[in-house]
Parts: sequence; C-alpha cells; structure tokens
Amino acid sequence: MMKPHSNPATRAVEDQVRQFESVRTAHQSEIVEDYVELIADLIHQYGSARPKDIAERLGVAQPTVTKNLARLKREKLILHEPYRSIQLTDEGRQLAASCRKRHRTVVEFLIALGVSSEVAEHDAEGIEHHVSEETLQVFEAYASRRET
Amino acid sequence: MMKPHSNPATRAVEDQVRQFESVRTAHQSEIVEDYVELIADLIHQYGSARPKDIAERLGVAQPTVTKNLARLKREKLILHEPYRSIQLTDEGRQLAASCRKRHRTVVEFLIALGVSSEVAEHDAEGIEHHVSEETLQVFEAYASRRET
DNA sequence: ACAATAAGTTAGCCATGGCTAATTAAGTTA
DNA sequence: TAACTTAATTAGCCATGGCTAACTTATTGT
Ligand SMILES: [Mn+2]
Ligand SMILES: [Mn+2]
Ligand SMILES: [Mn+2]
Ligand SMILES: [Mn+2]
Repeated sequence: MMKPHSNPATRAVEDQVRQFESVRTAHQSEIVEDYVELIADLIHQYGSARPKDIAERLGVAQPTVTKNLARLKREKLILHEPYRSIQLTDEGRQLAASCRKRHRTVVEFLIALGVSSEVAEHDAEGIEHHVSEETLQVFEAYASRRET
Repeated sequence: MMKPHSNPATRAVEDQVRQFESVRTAHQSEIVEDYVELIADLIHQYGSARPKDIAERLGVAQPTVTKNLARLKREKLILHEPYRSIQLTDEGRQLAASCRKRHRTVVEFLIALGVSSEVAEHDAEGIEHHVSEETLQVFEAYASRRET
C-alpha cells in the first residue's frame, strides 16, 4: 500500500531491539526476584517462610505459589520438601540480599527525590527490576548526597 | 514446624498486596502500550505501520506480532484488515500520545540525573510502565528545573 | 488418640506471549 | 501476464503465571 520503507535510521533499530529484549528478560526474572526477597523477609520476621504467607503477601492463591516455588527449586534458589518450610540456598540468599538492597536503594532514591513514601514503595516494586547498574549507582549517589 | 506466625504488621501486608497487584496489572498493559507507541512512531516516520516493521523493532517473529495485534484490535486501539496496514483508532492515538510523552519524560529525567543517554533510553523502556502519576510529575519537575 | 481445622499439593482450566513450519496474499519484475 | 519474492497469516507447539475444585497431609485441641 505504501512505499517500501527505506532505512533512514537503521542504526537505532538494533539498539531498540536490545532494549525490548532486555525488558523481556527482566520480566522473566521478576517473579524469581520478588519471591526470594519475600522469602528472606519472612524467614527474618517469623523464622520460617510458608507458602501460605507468600500467597498472602503477594495477593495470589496458594496453588500459584506452589507452582512458582517449583521454578525456584528448579533454579536451585530454594530447598523445599513437600509440606515442609522453605529454605533458601546460598545462591538464593545471595540473590535475596542483592534484591533487597536494590529495592531499598530505589525506594530511598524516590523518597529523596520528593515522592511520598507510600508511592515510593509502590513504584519501587516495579521499577527495581528495570534499573541497570549504572542507573542504580546514580540513584544511590543522589540519595546519599541528599540524606547526609 | 514453627510458631503460628502472629501478625505484628498486618497493616503493611495489605499495602504490599496492592503493590504487587499493581505490578501485575502494569505487566498486562505493557505490550499494549509499547505497541501503540511504536505504531504511532512508524506511521509518523514512514506513513504506515506494518507487522514486519513492528517485528523488526521489537526483535520478535512476525507471527508474534500478528497475535498481539489481535489483542490491540480486540481492545479497539487499532483498525486492521488482513494484509492491510495498521491504523490507530482515536483511543489508540490518545494512548500512544500519552505513552510517548511519559516515555520521553522518563528518559529526560534519567539524563538530567546523570545517567548516560544510551542507558537512559534502555532503562526507560521498562521503568515507564511502573511510574505513577505522582512520581512522573516529580520526574518532570526535576528534569525541567535541571535543563532550564 | 482422634476429630476437626488449617495448610499444602495436584489436576486441570485459561490467557498471554514467545516460537517454527506451512500456507496464502500482495507486490515486483521479467 | 506469469513467475518470483516478500509479507502476512494460520496452525500448532511451549513456558509462564494466574485461577478453582478436589484431595492429602500436618497441626491442634479435646
Ligand atoms: Mn522488591
Ligand atoms: Mn518487585
Ligand atoms: Mn515506551
Ligand atoms: Mn516500554
């Protein structure tokens, strides 16, 4: 129907592809990251993490949690025998720690910037998974400069 | 195995649920938002938007695009007859405009903050879908203050 | 100890968003 | 016009992450 679309900006196309690919990749890790972070929190708070608690915090049904835990187990981030409580592997603990740190960095950055703490907590839950190392460092620098 | 998990922070639990629910909701709109924005760009650049071009920009196979376009059509954001080029409805055009604006706000904010423009573009592609109105306004204020 | 309750799992459904292979339609060129 | 090439669609596969209903296991209280 129209002209054959010459390529005036072929360069930029490949960059854009990489961006979208990154977003898709990030989406694949999101659940994993939120789960390990939450499991670590629950263990810290209650001494153990149960599917029930996870379901309650996430606002999903228990079978959904069971299914997702199977993935975490497959990826060797947790140890979990049926009907027993959930343990983090070393790798899981490590991932949890870095997710937690990143999460807090994003929250504190937003607050330092002037966002209300409720909204900061809210937005951080999604933003955290899409922040690259470089950006994270800029966030950190800004927040610590502001709070000192 | 452990104690019955009393509720020392029941209040916070519901907030957390709302946060995770928001993230899940945002994920459902992401593809729609990125597609309409991209379609608008293509129409602006080339005069028309074809599945081929969309596939190329996103880095996915053409049948994936065909399938997702069916959803956009179902949601009345585009008009699309088989083998013809894609049109945005009024609603689609409106959504595209606001996505584009939000996208640019996020990019410009990150750049103003000190993130390199490549990384800013990269991170914005994901972050944009998780920024609330309040945060967006803070971003905008910061960027315009910085650039003036 | 055992009945009742709560927690966890399994089975089976749905929508989404990827993919490849095969087919059909449109557009270009000899 | 007919052949060839390119674009688009369809069919059918997979993984993920939701759900409900039904069943099993553990825990608790009498
Ligand atoms: Mn988090
Ligand atoms: Mn999160
Ligand atoms: Mn965008
Ligand atoms: Mn995007």
